[in-house]
Amino acid sequence: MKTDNIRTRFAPSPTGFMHIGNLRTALYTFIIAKKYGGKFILRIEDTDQERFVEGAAGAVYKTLKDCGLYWDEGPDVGGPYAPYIQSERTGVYREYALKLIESGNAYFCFCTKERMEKVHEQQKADGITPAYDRHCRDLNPEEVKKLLDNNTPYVIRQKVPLEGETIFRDELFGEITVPNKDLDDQILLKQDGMPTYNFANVIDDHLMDITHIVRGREYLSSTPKYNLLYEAFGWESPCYIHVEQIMRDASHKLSKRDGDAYFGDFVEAGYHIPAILNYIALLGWSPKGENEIYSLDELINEFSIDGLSKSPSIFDPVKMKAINAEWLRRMPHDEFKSLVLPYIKKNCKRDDIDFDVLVRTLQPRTELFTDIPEKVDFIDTLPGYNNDLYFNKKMKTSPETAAEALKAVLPVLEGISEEGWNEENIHAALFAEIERLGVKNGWLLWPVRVALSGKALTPGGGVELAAVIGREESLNRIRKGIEKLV
RNA sequence: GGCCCGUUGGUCAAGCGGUUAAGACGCCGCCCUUUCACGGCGGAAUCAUGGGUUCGAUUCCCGUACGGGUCACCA
Repeated sequence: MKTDNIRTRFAPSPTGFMHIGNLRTALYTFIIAKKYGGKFILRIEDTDQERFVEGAAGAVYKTLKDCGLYWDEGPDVGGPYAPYIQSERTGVYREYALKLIESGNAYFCFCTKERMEKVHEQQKADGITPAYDRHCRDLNPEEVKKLLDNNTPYVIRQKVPLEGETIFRDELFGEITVPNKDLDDQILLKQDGMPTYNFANVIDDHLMDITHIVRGREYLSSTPKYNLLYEAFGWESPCYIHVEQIMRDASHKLSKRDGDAYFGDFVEAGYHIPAILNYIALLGWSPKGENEIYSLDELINEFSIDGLSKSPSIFDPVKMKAINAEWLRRMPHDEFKSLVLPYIKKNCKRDDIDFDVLVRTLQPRTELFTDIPEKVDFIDTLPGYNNDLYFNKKMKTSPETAAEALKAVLPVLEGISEEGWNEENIHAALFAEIERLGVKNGWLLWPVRVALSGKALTPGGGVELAAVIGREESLNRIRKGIEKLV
């Protein structure tokens, strides 16, 4: 594969939010360009006026930017091949379609949609693959001129050779050969003057000097027709890389209708953006080594086309969550803290607590950012709890032993001053008491946890909890615990 | 249905003629531990199928089954 002066493009049609499968294609496209020091171009394919969705292009820009997939050329940033929005390039397509007619590789077709519907119906009834019946393919020039002069509506169709075969090469799938007789005389220019995707994309890719076409696998079977177009123009065809789809299960692709398949949904669900990219990169591509955690830069480094899979992969939310959790655990404390603080604040209005201890205990226990609010809901106010929480088989504790333990703990904690109230001192004091009493750690600490949080599952144990919520609140809660127990 | 493509544990997957068929997630067990989690150790679990080719096939070829894609004036 040639890797000099690579230019790749991501060419979405703006019909809504960015689907995760689309994003993955964009990611691979970006990576391939960057890996070889090439350019990544964004082009908006909005030739279907009926499907136009207001603001959808903006959503594409935002998602790409949020992910760090910055484009070198595109609608908003411009570039030497502007414009990058197809609806602003319509003149170009018409010009090239006409050239094709001149060279005998395309023709005017005056068939109406109604006629085509009938033809297709009949073909289906006859058990034939529906295709254009080439009714207008060999109209004589005078006839064509007459119809044109009368302003008869028309489309322009590709004149596919009746015989022979078309061979093209895909970097992943290898050489693919298709008999020309199986190829339809597809429409290049629609009646409204707009090009079809099939045409516009070939013209633009060539005009914009795109060298590597990375796109979904669904385009694999139309590629021979594109290649025929390149040949008709005498253009060199690009390097094709068709990437397989992401599935919901073995037989359904992950569709937008499944919900939660949009990039934004994952962000909202508490995923860290680099982890999302990391996971989807791994869905359908496998690195050489055994590491699975990659930043975007590392992906660019590690990426190799031969690691791409030729079969569809099933999206696994469990694995995705695990990748996210791993990202969170590996994150430097301060970064984690700044990302997580807004989630803490949702359920915790106090600002006099020890955030460092809290965040540190939270970090290994968090899979998604959205796990956080529920984990810190005991800080502002002690939730009501049942004394049965003091039962812990492994710690050999019960409400009775807890009363004893808390009574022993109270004076010890009272002995720590406001200034000296920190994790280290609390730990030292409590463990000294444990030693003095000759009890197991848990015998003393489990009741502290319960009394301080009212929960069995908390970020950190008794020592950390005390450090987090502070001296006054800790002592209050211990006293309250004792009261509740006697 | 025609054409094109694919098929390794539950999932993601490595493998590219000879391997005890990696690794990860998940699952199970054990250890560590102030619970949970983290961490550590171990375990169960895979080459769709039938023929070839070959001294030898997960790997190469053909068929079958299954799955996907495509067959629009959508992209």
